[in-house]
Amino acid sequence: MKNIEPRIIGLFKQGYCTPQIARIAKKIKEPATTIHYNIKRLEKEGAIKSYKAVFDYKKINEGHCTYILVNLTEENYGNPESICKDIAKDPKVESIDICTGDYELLIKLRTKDIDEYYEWTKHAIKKYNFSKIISITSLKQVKTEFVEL
Amino acid sequence: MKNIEPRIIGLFKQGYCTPQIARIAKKIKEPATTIHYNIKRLEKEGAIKSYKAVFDYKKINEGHCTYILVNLTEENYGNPESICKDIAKDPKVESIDICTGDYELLIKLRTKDIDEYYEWTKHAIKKYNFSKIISITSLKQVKTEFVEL
DNA sequence: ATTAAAATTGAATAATATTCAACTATTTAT
DNA sequence: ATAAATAGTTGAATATTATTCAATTTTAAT
Repeated sequence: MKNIEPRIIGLFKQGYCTPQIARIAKKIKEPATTIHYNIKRLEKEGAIKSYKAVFDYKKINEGHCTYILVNLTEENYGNPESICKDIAKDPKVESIDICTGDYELLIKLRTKDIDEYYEWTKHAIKKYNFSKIISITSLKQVKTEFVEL
Repeated sequence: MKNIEPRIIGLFKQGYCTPQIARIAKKIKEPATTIHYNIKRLEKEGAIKSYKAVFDYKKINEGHCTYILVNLTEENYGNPESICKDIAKDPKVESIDICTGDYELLIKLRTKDIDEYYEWTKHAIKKYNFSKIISITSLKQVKTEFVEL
């Protein structure tokens, strides 16, 4: 057994997929070449960032999902972007936004379980010197990434 | 001009993409047939829900992104799932979770601009009889759907 | 109306996924 | 421990599908 699954999953999270032109052509009843032309234009414009897979995260051992609201400390408050880019590199982070309201950042985190979540927060508070965090844990995901579950 | 773009974008939001087996094979240096076998198994297990595109949402006129925390009223409080499934059908809703904490739902909404957002909230409060909502607007998206922007 | 640029399309080709059958490794039952 | 059954890997052949290309049509600008 080569244990290829985790490597495939890793690649699929961000990309390594491609449009199904023939299927789209059939669906909207237009020639495949027209679809192809339009898609390539969207790609060149930068409107399409990536083609990727959406998972049933429970089944790939990332069943615990938490939204984390973050208060930064002074040293990052005026320039949240560089810290965000670093946090974004973490493969457990699905999304990160700089936001309005009482908290500066909103992070969507996917972990195996609550223990892994707890370890992540401890590590992140220390590394990024967050002054406060609020966690909102998902009890049930009804839709993610525009895909109904 | 056939205005094919919006139809393609609609299809891509939820699917109509497929794995690039040859590219994965090259990347992880395993035979394409092995990759194929493993992917098909993941699909059969239901671990993979869909293959889809990720957009630069500003470029497809969905540049306004808001996280909405919702308090339900009594009639839905004990059974939030059915109302969630209905909200999930809305193509502007990227994600919806039933959550812990002071608010029962967390909705991630993508609209063209703040006006469309405001219309959506008015409509939703009325239709679903939300007792209260809190909006957290994204000022800058650094990562979405596991894709760095 | 004339020109230039952008978009559409069918036919030909290139690239890729998929099937199949043989083989290997792993697990289960006796 | 051994046999049998199941699950996983793989190369070669085939079937699909994306891509290229050149011709045509549509749209936009002057």
